Amino acid sequence: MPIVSEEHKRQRRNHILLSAQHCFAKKGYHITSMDQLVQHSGLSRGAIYNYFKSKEEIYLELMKGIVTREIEPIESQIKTLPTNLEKIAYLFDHYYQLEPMCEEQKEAFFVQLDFQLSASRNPDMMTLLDELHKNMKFELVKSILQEGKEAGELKLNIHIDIYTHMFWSFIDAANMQRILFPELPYQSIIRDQKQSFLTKITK
Amino acid sequence: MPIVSEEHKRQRRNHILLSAQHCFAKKGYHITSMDQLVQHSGLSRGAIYNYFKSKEEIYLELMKGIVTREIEPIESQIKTLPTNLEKIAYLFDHYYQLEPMCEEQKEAFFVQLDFQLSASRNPDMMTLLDELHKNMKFELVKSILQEGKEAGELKLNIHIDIYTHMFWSFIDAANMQRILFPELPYQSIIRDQKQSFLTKITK
Amino acid sequence: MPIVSEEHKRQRRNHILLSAQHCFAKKGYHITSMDQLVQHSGLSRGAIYNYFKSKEEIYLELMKGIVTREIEPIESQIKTLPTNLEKIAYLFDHYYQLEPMCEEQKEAFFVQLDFQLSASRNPDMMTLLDELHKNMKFELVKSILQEGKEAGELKLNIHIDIYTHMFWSFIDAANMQRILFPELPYQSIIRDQKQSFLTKITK
Amino acid sequence: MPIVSEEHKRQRRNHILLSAQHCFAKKGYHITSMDQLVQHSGLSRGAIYNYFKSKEEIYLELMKGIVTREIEPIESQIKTLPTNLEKIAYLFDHYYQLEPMCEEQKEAFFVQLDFQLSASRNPDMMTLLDELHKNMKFELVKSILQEGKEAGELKLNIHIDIYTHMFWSFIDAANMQRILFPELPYQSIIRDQKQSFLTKITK
DNA sequence: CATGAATGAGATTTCATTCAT
DNA sequence: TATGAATGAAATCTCATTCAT
Repeated sequence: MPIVSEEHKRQRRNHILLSAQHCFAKKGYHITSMDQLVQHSGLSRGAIYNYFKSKEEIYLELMKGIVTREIEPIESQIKTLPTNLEKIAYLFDHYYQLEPMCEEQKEAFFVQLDFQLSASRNPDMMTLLDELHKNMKFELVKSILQEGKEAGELKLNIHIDIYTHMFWSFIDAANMQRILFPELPYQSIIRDQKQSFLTKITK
Repeated sequence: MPIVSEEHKRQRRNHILLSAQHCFAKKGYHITSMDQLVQHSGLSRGAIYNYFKSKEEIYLELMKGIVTREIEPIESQIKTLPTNLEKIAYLFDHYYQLEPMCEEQKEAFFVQLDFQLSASRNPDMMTLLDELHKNMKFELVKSILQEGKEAGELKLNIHIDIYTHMFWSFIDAANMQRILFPELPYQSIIRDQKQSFLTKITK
Repeated sequence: MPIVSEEHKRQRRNHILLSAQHCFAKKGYHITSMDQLVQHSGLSRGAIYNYFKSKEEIYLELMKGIVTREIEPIESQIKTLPTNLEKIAYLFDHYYQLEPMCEEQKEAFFVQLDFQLSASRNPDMMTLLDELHKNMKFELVKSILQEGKEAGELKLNIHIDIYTHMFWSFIDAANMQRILFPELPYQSIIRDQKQSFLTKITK
Repeated sequence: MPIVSEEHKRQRRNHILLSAQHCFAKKGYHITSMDQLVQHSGLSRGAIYNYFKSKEEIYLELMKGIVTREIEPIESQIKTLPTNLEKIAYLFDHYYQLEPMCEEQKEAFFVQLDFQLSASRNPDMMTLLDELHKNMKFELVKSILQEGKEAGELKLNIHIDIYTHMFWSFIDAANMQRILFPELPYQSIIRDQKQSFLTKITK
């Protein structure tokens, strides 16, 4: 029974988090009420509180999951690539070729954006955001640039931290624009960005 | 009497909007309660409702004001510049040299970011945001690029709409990063962006 | 306007506290819901929260008021009595002659009893209870015994703290019994207690 | 099998009741949640509901047990004493020499106090309380006084009901004070009470 | 116009109890 | 019997807005 139960619990948690992702993306964290979440998830009020102790906890867990699910497949893809330059190129392609974004990805980006703003006013959230970014997103790019430098593929005088932030700055901005003004053709802008970034860091 | 009264009304409205800018920037629109606004403005609940019919109206009016106050001084500066290339360069410098941003500007950016997200879920807000951006921000850059093309300063094959969005995409991304990660040194990134943008559009 | 308003506010607070006294006495603090209080007071939910910031605050304020209203008239009566022995006798008579207790007094005793039990599990309440008892009830009797000793009316070897507690112990027990078993004839028991107490302390 | 099962059931019930005594004493009946009871007992929610049909039933059964366990050993001790005066004296000593009270006794008193207050607002509980007191506590003392009178040990003109209540009134008051103000030295007060009570009833 | 007390819908959370397994 | 996930009524509290003064 514990095995069935544990698996069941994991599924329920995920179901709730997915519902939350949908609701928070559609309406925003603050506007989404627990009752809306209850309604959308098809569970009862109490059931949700059996899995998460507050609305905020759902938000935090959701964020963790989103970043993890965003980064993990990238990480495993990147391991298969021979050079660090190709890895960086893959990263651009991965994000830029998300066009057309599927609904689930749009939702995930929305929630991230929403969370970033909320976090800037809430220390608890900021702590989590820092951790997630530092440990997952930033670390990913940073280590590629580092290894690229060490392997002699990249210029030695580039400042790794700055270029790491630069990379994510491009990605975030592009995603934000895509979400806010979905009708615009970003493909051409994006190709430029990739070229210019790669040129700058390559020997 | 009507003249004094009108002036008084204008001042009161501005005072409320400034309070709102401060509160919304610090805590976000949804988290800021009318009571906090009342407290910060020093007015009474009723007084505020005499000038604005709802919290949302304050938000909308605030946004209009912020964008107007952001763009108008730029527009008048730009009129004094002889070439369209210089105008674009000035725009980059204007935004990028805001370092260090004064509190009021930070607040204004925060409110804009917050508003953009809210707007993406609220048709009324989206309508206003579109108007403001289309009529003010986008139009500003678009007309410079247009005139630059016509004057033979800029390449003829650039797609104006795309480059206009590209410009604002840079600015927004930079501002977002500055707000969310204020400790990072963006000056060097930004200089690059300006150079690369100007290079691309110049003949 | 402030004067009218202040008086009005005082009246509303008192009205809420009286409602609370009634409800808490009838059902107990934990069982009485805010909505019952709202219903009984005839006000709205929000109105009550304009005057008190939580249900617990109402409880604490109510207790303060009850003890104050219980002790103040006694204190002013006692000032008019010439000897300390008469003062103590008056105290017994005051409590014992409350028969038949009026509804308001019964309610007040109930709330006190209820509060004492709640307080024994809640540090905040215990602090208040201690203060109220130490500063009002205990101090009242203690100072009479003290002065009686100094004036030579009472035995010199009685332990004041113990006799003070003994006094209140009688009163509390009698009130509890009267509330819980109202049909019993306590007058005769009580007369005994008074006599025996007075005999013990008198020279 | 049924015999083992019956014994097992009895043990489970007792285990639950003991847990309840502990929890109700520590936090009070209303504040203690079923989950706390579940946690403390180490059983499951369902298990508890197999033995008791509601939280209130646990409370009622607990009270019955407490009073029974309090009175039964006294009754058997009293049977061994030759005179009714000694029996009454024993009763005083039994309660007053509970100093220092063991944790289990403190808990039991707390629950009784808590129950008395709850009962005063709940007819079901009041019925039980009346039964328990009338049939066990009051009857115990009453019959001693009755027999003492008949045996010629005690004064003939004492009113048995009143003195019975007087006795329990002392005990309850002392216990209440001991629970609420545990640091106070009641031994001396108590010795007085015993003496004065015995004197009054003895020929 | 200004005030701020009042409103009450609605938000989050708790918890006694049930019931499928 | 035993389990504990699920239920949903109900509790506390908030807050945008109104309106009598």
